[in-house]
Amino acid sequence: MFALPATIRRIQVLLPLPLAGAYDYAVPEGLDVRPGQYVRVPLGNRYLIGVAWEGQPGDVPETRLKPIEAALDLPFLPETSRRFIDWVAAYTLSPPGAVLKMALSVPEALEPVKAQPAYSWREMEGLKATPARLRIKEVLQGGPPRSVGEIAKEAGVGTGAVRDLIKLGALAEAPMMPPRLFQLPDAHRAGPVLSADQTLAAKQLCLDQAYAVSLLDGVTGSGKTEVYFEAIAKALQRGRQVLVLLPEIALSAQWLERFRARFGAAPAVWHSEITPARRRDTWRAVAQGEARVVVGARSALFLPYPDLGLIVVDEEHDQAFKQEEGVIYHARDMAVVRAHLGGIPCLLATATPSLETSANVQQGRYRRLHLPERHGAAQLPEIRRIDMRKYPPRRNAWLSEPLVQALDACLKAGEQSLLFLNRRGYAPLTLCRACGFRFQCPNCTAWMVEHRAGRKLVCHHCGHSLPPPEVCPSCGEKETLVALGPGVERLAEEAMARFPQARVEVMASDLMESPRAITELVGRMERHEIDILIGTQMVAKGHHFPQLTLVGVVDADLGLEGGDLRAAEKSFQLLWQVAGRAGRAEKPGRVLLQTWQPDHPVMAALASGNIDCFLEAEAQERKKAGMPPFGRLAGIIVSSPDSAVTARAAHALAYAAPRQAGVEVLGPAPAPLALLRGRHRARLLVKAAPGVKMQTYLRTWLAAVPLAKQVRLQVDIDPVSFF
DNA sequence: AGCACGCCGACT
DNA sequence: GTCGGCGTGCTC
Repeated sequence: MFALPATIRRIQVLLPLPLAGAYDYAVPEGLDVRPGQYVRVPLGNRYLIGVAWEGQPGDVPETRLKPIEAALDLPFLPETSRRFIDWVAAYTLSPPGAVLKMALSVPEALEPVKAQPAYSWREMEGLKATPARLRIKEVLQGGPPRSVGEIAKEAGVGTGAVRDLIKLGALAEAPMMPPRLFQLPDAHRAGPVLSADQTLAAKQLCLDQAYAVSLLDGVTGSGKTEVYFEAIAKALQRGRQVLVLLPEIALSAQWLERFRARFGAAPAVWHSEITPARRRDTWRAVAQGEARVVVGARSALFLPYPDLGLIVVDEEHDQAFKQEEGVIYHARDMAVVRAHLGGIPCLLATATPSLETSANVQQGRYRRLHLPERHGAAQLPEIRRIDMRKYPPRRNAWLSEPLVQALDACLKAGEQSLLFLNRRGYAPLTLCRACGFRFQCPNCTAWMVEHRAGRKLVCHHCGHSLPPPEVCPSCGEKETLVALGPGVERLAEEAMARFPQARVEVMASDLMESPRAITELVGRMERHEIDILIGTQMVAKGHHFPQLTLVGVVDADLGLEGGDLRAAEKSFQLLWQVAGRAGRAEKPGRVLLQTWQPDHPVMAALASGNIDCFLEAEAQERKKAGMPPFGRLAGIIVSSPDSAVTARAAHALAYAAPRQAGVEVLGPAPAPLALLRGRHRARLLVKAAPGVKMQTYLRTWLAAVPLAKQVRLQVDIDPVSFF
């Protein structure tokens, strides 16, 4: 007689795969599986680690139900994390498993820790004392038990010598103290002396314990970081974890150094470039609550914090917080959601608030803490427009006379200057004078950008590259190819020709091979080993150069091209940020904007130095047009390898769009990059009035349209970039 | 995401 | 005659 269980217990398991939902699994007898627990389950012919999830199991027939193989001995994925994953999935219209995958981004972290045996020295008679053995003895007697690898490394001997000693019995296995990989920041260490404004802001922030969103804004140099460090100290004193989100590029050595100086220990760092082993350790340390402060790029939001008590989003306005691939989300907005779900405060810091955040302040949802002045002696730089219609540069030159004179004066005064041009490479377009041929990327709707330093033409969208051509591939003529327009490399050429005695260097992401190269360049700049720094937007973020007194913006109009909804906002933010590089210490700074449209609202606002005025004007424009943040947008990118298939699918979608009050479906239009990585793209834009349930609308619509197999849809809720 | 299944081109 | 290309579909 077999005693069959009356009913098979089943539970939902979410797998880190882009499946439509969680799968049902049978819970074997004697196993108690609860939501949040990591489980190993069979899927097809392999095993995967997933997470037991809440929710009613479905009606998959018992015959197809497979049993959970094992429950893992790990801290549970916290409930807040689970709710957050579900929330993000529903909001972004992504499969929940795809969101879970971001939280379990280091599968190795889930494997049991391979405990390496540690050894201590045991005195024994008759042991031949070789030099290697004596060193090993010395090392072990001067410290705690260690693993074979560590002993060998520290003693400077091979592992063979160590293993011999184990075999001989001169090394005894001993309990190893797990090394503490993440030091505890000192929450009680006294911070710097704060100004009255800073003190007031810090005090208010420190009072927050429940959900509350604060905008901490103030010009560059007003000391926002010191203020939020106080809030971090407070959260740490309460024994809770803290997450600081920074745009990847701002995760600089300078920021980390400031943190270390304030708290006496380094925070746990999380971004795309840390090594796999470090990632694994960090993930575990976060899950175990051992890592108290995590500083990271947007993906750090999905780490499994058991007791997160504060989230800081620095450079809140930065577009780098928008994830544009896979699960498309805005880390700043999701940080607010995470804070809400966790019942904890969230702090948004910036010198140039986004329109979204500023609207939330206006509507009373966020609190504004304003730091009105530069801290210490620093003064705000004077920003002036150079009307390029009056001072056109010479042929194949991009520096106007007033800017050249200012650079000259700056050099003579022994001060540093920065030339800002947001365009990498040497020239953005190569053209044949004889036949008009233009080098275009075969995969994208974009020109091939010449990089003279790297000796190639590169597509900035897909990375496709060519060696620099000798002859025109179209007409075969020699020496007819000309470089059109400037990139930073070409600008450097011009600056060096104009100021042969000046030390000129270029800072652009493609020229900086490693974070160390950046640190070194920043160091040279700080030590005044550079007179003129030429840079792309990379220089705009977070660096502090006390000797820098002149900023020249070579093409202030660059960001206004393209008719992007956020062009004005983005331009303003970037240029304001760049302007903030000037005169950060005792010496006052000057900023010169080369512009062909000095009357443009962005240029006027910059020259007046009034952010609120700009935000107000831009808000009015957006309100009138029903655009975010006063209306909602969703982008739908339709793509397939065939342009006709794409067009057909896009039209079919547009045609099938349900009519609903307050919803407008625009398009299809060819996506600005109509061809990207070999796929033809078209886009639809859904514009909805506030209060419309955007996700519900999209789900019903998209589910009802049958599409060809090669067609892919990508939904971008709250699109930021239109490229 | 894997992985198998399936139907069309160049090889031992 | 097979090996293998990647398009398509499924995994509780």
